[in-house]
Amino acid sequence: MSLYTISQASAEVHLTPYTLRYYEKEGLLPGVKKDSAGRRNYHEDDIQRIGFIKCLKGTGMSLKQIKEYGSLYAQGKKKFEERNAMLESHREKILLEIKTQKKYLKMVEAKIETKI
Amino acid sequence: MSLYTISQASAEVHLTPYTLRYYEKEGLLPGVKKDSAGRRNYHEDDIQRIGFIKCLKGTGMSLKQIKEYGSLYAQGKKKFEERNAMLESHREKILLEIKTQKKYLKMVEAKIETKI
DNA sequence: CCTTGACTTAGAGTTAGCTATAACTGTTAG
DNA sequence: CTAACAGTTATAGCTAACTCTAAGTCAAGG
Repeated sequence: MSLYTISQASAEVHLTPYTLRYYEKEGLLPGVKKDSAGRRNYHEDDIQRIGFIKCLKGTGMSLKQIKEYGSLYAQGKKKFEERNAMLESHREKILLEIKTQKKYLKMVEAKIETKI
Repeated sequence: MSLYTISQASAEVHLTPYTLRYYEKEGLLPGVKKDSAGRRNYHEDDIQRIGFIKCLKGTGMSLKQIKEYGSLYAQGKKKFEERNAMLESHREKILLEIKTQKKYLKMVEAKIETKI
């Protein structure tokens, strides 16, 4: 499928139509096309973009920062360094988060073990 | 140190005094003792409890659920099964979360790799 | 032609989790 | 004695991220 209505896109990316409109309004998804009746037509690359937004959000990046990243992305290679630095530092954050999650996992497992 | 004022406890667990009072008000920390002037005296085991609250919260459990867990805990061994079931299912959630984080990490790294 | 249904917008409302304010109290140093 | 300080309560305010409502538009089926 190359074009998605908002409800199809919604089903595809597991976000409600409300959320999709909200993301667009907040500037996270600029350039979504509309048909002659004003209805959104999500293209394959919009779906991809939403997928990456979910990735960044799911790893704790705020919508504000995601918007910032998107804006750097839209400015092409002249902002490549800045944008990549963002990703690099986000990568560190994810690594730290995984470490923390593993520590917490051990704490929960210890609590289960003790049976007290 | 066996007794902590709110600001000492705050420094110890890295939560603001506001947050500590808020947690208590929300029923996450029942039974914190107070001195003759009405000031909180955090004991070593309060610090431990807060540590575990941070663990649960840091792995995505809501304050409401944490409170529920605490209430089961307070009811002793008659609620052992129920409480342990909560931890077991939370353990699964953490495992899944770590898996998701690793997937997202790869996505971010792939984006860094492509240099586009 | 008319209804149904999926969409549109602007803007209001909701929830979680704090965070701050105001007014006050008790302890301690000078 | 008094001023500063660290605490107290009740309650209001804030932010992020949705989530919903109201009122309207458009295309398709009967």
